[in-house]
Amino acid sequence: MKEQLDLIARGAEEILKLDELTERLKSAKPLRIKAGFDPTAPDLHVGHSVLINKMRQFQDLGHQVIFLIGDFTGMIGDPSGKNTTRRALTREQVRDNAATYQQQIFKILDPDRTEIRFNSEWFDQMSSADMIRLSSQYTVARMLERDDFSKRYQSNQPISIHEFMYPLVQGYDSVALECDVELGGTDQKFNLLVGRQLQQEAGQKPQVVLTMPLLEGLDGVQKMSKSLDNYIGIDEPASDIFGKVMSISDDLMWRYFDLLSFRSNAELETFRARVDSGENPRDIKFELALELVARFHDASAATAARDAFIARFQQGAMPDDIEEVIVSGQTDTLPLSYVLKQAGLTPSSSEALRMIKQGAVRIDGERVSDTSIQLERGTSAIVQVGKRRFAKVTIA
RNA sequence: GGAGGGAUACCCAAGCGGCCAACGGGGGCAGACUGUAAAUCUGCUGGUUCUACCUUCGGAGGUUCGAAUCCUCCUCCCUCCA
Repeated sequence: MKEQLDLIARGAEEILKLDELTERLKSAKPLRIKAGFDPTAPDLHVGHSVLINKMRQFQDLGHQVIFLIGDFTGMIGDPSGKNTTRRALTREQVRDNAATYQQQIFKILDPDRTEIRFNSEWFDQMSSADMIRLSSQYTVARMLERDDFSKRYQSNQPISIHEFMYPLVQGYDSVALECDVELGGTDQKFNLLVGRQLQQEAGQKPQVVLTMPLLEGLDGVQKMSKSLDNYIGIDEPASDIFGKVMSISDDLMWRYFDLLSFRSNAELETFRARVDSGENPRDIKFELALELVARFHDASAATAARDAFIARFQQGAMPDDIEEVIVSGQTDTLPLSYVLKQAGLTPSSSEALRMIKQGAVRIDGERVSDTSIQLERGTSAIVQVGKRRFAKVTIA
């Protein structure tokens, strides 16, 4: 029991209420664990996986998880989005996204203990009268308890009525599914709590709410997101996942261990002790990178990625999966800047010229800093821009 | 319905007739240092057939030798009043 709780609590921001959870775990009946997902973002990154990992831990303890796709709300869209307007999705898009989800989440979850559900299942059946009845179960005053609502209200920022509906809709999902526990990011806390209230109104036992922190991205500061380009995608090639993990700071590494690794707390303590006693943190970071690559690919891909990494960055070898590009032009010799652009190594030839001036360009390992260099037809060489961009270029 | 304010490069933000491809900051990229670390320092950050030329300052016109800067109309955002 103590062990179960420790595992569940690992990395969690908050558990409301802990004693309710303990009580339910005692019953030895498999619990129904729900987490909701937006139908718009089918390309998962490891930030999303924080929640999914937690689901997996519940599964390992014998519980049933429900992967809920909020397609009903997704199809309405949310015009009030402050930054980017959310587009209403078609049924086909939602279905496609769901398929992508399945393919990705089962790298972590056990399919036998997972239900994938859509909230349109119950909301499509609901009449307008039902919807109004649902809205009668919560008050404006309580809605304004939500931090962002109250801030906007106090500073005279607009709040659309429909924004009040989202927490209700999400909360009702828990009623429809009779959830025992709902997982969500810390930003979801209010919505999760609404679920408790609605379940009570419906005569159900209110769900336990477990919030997980949002994972910081590779920069270590902002939350991981695609739009900030600081993410590790679940579908990325093994070498990319490995490389990105290795590029994070030492501080961030411990955060990632807590939230992304399935290693036990005891093992993590050993790692910390090893670094404290002088071991290079890089080598501990290898362990994290290996585990993640193995999860999203497999164990042999992981060791291969590590070996390639060591060869390339510790021993300075060229990567062996260099793309081959053929560049052709009208004349017998082509300016290097033009070749870099054509080979896709730089976005423009102006950028190429800047790279050459800054000493970022190498041909067959030789640094080139003369912007006027021309390459002759028939030349074939490994061209490198910066530390990571390579291509085998042939001039035709 | 009335009054006023604003729209500048990836983001924030100066500029208010020529010295503006546009100050500054953030972000990004590159170099040095390294553990592909982080932090730090330095440089770069519209495009091209690159000592020159071309396209950019919400959109369309106009004034002028010359406009991001002045005028007209349009679109969108915000604030105040009703």
